[in-house]
Amino acid sequence: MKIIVGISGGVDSAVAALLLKQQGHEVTGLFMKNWEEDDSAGHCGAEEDLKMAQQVCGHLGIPLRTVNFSAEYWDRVFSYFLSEHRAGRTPNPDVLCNKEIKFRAFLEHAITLGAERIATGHYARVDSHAGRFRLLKARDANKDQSYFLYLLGQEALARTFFPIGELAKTEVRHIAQEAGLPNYDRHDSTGICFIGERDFKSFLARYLPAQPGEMRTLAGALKGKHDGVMYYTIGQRHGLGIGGEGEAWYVVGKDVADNILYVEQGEQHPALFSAALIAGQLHWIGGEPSPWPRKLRAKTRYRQPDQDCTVALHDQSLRVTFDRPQRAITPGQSVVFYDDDECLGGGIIEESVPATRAVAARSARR
RNA sequence: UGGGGUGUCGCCAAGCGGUAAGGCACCGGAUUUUGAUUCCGGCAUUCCCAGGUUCGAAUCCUGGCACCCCAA
Repeated sequence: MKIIVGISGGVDSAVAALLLKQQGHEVTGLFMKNWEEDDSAGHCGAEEDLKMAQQVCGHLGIPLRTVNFSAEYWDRVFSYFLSEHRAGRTPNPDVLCNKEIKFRAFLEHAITLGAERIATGHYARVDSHAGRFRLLKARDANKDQSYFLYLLGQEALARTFFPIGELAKTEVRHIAQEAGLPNYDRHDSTGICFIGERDFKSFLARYLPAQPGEMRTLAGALKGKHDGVMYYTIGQRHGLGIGGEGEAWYVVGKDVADNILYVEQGEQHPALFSAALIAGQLHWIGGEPSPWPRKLRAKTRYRQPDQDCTVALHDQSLRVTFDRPQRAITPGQSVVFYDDDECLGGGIIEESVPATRAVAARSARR
């Protein structure tokens, strides 16, 4: 079968390509450059990645092509990323990147190149069940990346392989080392996909200028100044600069209209916890579950253990009520639902429902 | 210039003659394909200043300086 593998320069995609080749497929590597460096940060990350991708493909004896989706990335991912931050929410650019770039632009491009399937180095699995494709968690629970893939649809899953989804990370590295892959020891990449690890605040500040304002407690006490509510996210501790007595301070809320950042003291402060959330922009991988309401398990952030919850549908949005209050539920982030190992889909968090009356009262005033 | 109190890291704060705890903040690292969280490490040769006593002082004495409170 003719398969095009997204080669990033990391071990995971390299091993994915290796495995497919060993299975006898006709494998071609495709390197994407989706972000034009616009600063003098010094770490020409994309260039190093490309070099490594070339070395990997050379070692595997497969051709490597490159493609540039910078325009698509900017239009379909980054502009949304900025507008969400501007609105005071905390978007997850990578779930959109997967939907719009890796499993749309990339997939379409691969098909025009003659591929029957694409493959990536994601830690996730796909299977076919009752006439539908299901997205499953990776076998390595610690590396599972299905959270980032919840916006994929049947069309994408039907044409995708995740060759390392059955493997543990340690096995992947071992296979890479045995095969003599030059990047077997390369550190895992982090940060926004294609953009990389950045000093987040200064990176955002290049696109969204500072808007200084006040930091206050929910009771109204002035605690200091902030540089702009869009630079902070719910549950954040660092960067507030609040010294003095007692425990650390955390962001518990934002008032975009009045440009106030709400802070409270203590990792377990009640204002940090939510009993429920409202989510919109729903997407179901294998069709909408029914009937509602139903018990499910959910993650409100990557790598969080699944949380038991009851989900009800109202019009176009979901109300997700958790068995146990959840910390730092953040508008703009994704809530992703699971039935055991199956990733069902999810949505974008629109608001959190406070776990305490005091906080609820303040919210109601807004 | 009556009386009382306080001056220890950017902030809070232990110490009360034996050779500067801790927390917050900050910085660095680990974890992490978002943003966070979390974890680990670093962070005052010096205690408002100047003298003095002592083997030895942030801790005692003297004199300054600064701030706070109560009276006027």
